[in-house]
Amino acid sequence: MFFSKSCEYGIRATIYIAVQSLQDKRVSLVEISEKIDSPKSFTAKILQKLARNKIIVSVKGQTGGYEIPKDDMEKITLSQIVLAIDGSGLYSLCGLGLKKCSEKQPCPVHKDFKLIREKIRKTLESTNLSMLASSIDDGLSYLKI
Amino acid sequence: MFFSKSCEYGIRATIYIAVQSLQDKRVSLVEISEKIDSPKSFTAKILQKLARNKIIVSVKGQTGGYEIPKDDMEKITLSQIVLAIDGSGLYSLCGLGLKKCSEKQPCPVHKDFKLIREKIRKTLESTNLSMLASSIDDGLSYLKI
DNA sequence: TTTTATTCAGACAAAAATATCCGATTTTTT
DNA sequence: AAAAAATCGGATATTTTTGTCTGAATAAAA
Repeated sequence: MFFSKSCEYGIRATIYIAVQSLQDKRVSLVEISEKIDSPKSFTAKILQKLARNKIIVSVKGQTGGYEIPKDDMEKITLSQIVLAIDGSGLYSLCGLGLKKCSEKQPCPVHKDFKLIREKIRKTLESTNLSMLASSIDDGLSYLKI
Repeated sequence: MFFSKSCEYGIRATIYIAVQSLQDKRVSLVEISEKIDSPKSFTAKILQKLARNKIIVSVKGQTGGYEIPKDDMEKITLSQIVLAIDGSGLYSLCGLGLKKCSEKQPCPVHKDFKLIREKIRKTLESTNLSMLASSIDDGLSYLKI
């Protein structure tokens, strides 16, 4: 819809890791994919991408897994996660798929979609991991099913 | 992004047909796909779906093609086109892909995305074909490339 | 030092979305 | 009546997205 399946999994995984990291728990791929109900191997690829983008930290070896430093949570925004996985299309592409759509040569829905995209951008940029993780800790929101 | 490729083609095709219908011109599949720069046979499928949904009128035979009665243009909204092709997912599905996301059990981005979806819904429902077609007639917007 | 539990990387597979082809049907024109 | 130009519908093909498998690398535990 707004995000690819990969991105949905990526966001859910990141939030889950954040919640656990707040309690100093490092989590494994198996645990993550069970808790957020996502395909294990596919999720592995996404976590790798998030790690390469410095959004999560991966640790190899027997007690390894994934974690997020608490100090980073304020800085990591939803926007950064989306950009890492889906790229910037949501912010820039024409709603009707026109390559040359622009202010000078706008498509028929250009103005309206610009407003919508701006609203999405503001939302994603102003939502950080702390907010997302604490809303779950507080029982105000959920990640399951 | 917001819409599938099919839907983008469908919207562009509908607008093009509307513009031509305003000048009492019935247009063929070949002309449409050339003018909106879309794959011919694929576009044919989409036009069939739009015709079945009474958004456009298809006429068979040698002088056949597609048209939209002028009187319908005020009533046909962007929303109807999107619903006919992509369904209602844009209005209803959880931003994070959670099946059970709801007011009672919201995902961490539920509130924000509800606002965004409402904005999109309002935009699509308040934009009709007359508006889209006339913006092109007036040279205020474009469909090419 | 060996075993175990983990991530990593690349190849592979399945499903969904996008795109093409072709024969049948329809209707106008010749 | 035949030919021409169009849509329709179903089968097929291609591409992209989603998902799986397997062996190597890593690091802690036994």
